[in-house]
Amino acid sequence: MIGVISRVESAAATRRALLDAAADLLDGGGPDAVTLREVGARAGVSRGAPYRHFPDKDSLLTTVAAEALDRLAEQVRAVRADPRQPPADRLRHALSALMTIGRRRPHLYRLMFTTPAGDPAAIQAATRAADRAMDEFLAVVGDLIGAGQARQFAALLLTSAHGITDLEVSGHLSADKWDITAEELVSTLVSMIDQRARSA
Amino acid sequence: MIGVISRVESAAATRRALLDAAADLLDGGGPDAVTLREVGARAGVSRGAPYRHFPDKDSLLTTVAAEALDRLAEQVRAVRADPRQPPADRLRHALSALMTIGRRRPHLYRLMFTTPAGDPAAIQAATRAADRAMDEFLAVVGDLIGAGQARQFAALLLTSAHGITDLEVSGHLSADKWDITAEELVSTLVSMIDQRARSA
DNA sequence: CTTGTTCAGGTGACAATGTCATCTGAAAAT
DNA sequence: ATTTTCAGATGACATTGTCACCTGAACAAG
Repeated sequence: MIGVISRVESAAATRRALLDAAADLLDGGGPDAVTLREVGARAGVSRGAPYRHFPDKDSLLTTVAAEALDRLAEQVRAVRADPRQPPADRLRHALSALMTIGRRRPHLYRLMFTTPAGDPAAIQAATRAADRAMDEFLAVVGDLIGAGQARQFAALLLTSAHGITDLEVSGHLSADKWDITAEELVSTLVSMIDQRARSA
Repeated sequence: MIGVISRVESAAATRRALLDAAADLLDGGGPDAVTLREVGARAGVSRGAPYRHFPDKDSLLTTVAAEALDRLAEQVRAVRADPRQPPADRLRHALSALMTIGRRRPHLYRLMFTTPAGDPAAIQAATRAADRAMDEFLAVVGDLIGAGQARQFAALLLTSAHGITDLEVSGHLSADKWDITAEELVSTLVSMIDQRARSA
């Protein structure tokens, strides 16, 4: 029956609208710009309504982060499954997905890699999503250099890519000072690892 | 004359007390725990007094970050000037100074590498301090591999060390998942760079 | 020494915001 | 048909950043 929605469907739609509104406000002006009142207004409900779906503001934001980490994990999985690219390029693309989030949605990126706050359920969801994303990265690295030494090199690559992205996001990686782009840094690193793994 | 303080001396002392109080509160519970009222109380003044020294809360926090970046720059300078250590160890120690801040004062570390906010003067002070710290790192790398290629490798090292520290601070670098410590990561990276620079 | 000025600091006030207690109405279960 | 459940609305409150205004003492100019 088109147009007929049950109570749980309506609640789910509201929850979705709340998350989308929170993400929009976050993109617009950072965490301080995410106001529960404004989130409610944009979702078409009142100021107290968000509390029917999230215990508090931290939990709402942590859930936004968890969803973003889930999408990242999915992106990396898709990149890994693409047979048209050689393993080294797949790794570059996977890391590029991370950096693209940082460039396009800096506040969201920051949130994704902050210590999750809020109620235990939200924290656990975010932690699990982060673990899944990292596992996908680990698999991509494993495809390149073998599962044996993958852990160590994956840790190196992930932390490096994150550092590059985070410093660029915060403006501390000005191109005129270092005359090197984030892509060049990652590419250099991937090459170094590829070479070292081969010679080891 | 002991005990006799002028007006400007008193004002300077208050400003210092405000910055110290803000840093303490930051360490205790993050940026949200830094309340201008509590900052004033701990500094022995009232709620509105901070506005005689800082235009707004953001400027106060940005000044705290600027001072921390200044101390970091000084630490790296000291490490570089120590003739007892070989260049590679000096580099390891310099990067270790960064990671130690992250471990001991995670909230301060986060603040140091966030986009500075507040009035232009505070932002400029923080930016200059960050530049100075990075220049010191650059010099340490230059001592190891020569000023020629130092820029590229310094960028690689700094971003990596920051990523390692930041992920560890935020809890996303759990040891049981990666079975590798931050020190091992940095050490591996320094060795790789050292080797690559030598062979280039 | 007197007088006017500067300025750190104090206080009242206000708006924004997170959060809770309470109420309501309709959907779902009985 | 009656009861229960629950998303949502609303009033209220404490906290907090910020501003306007006031005060008193240190300092300078005469």
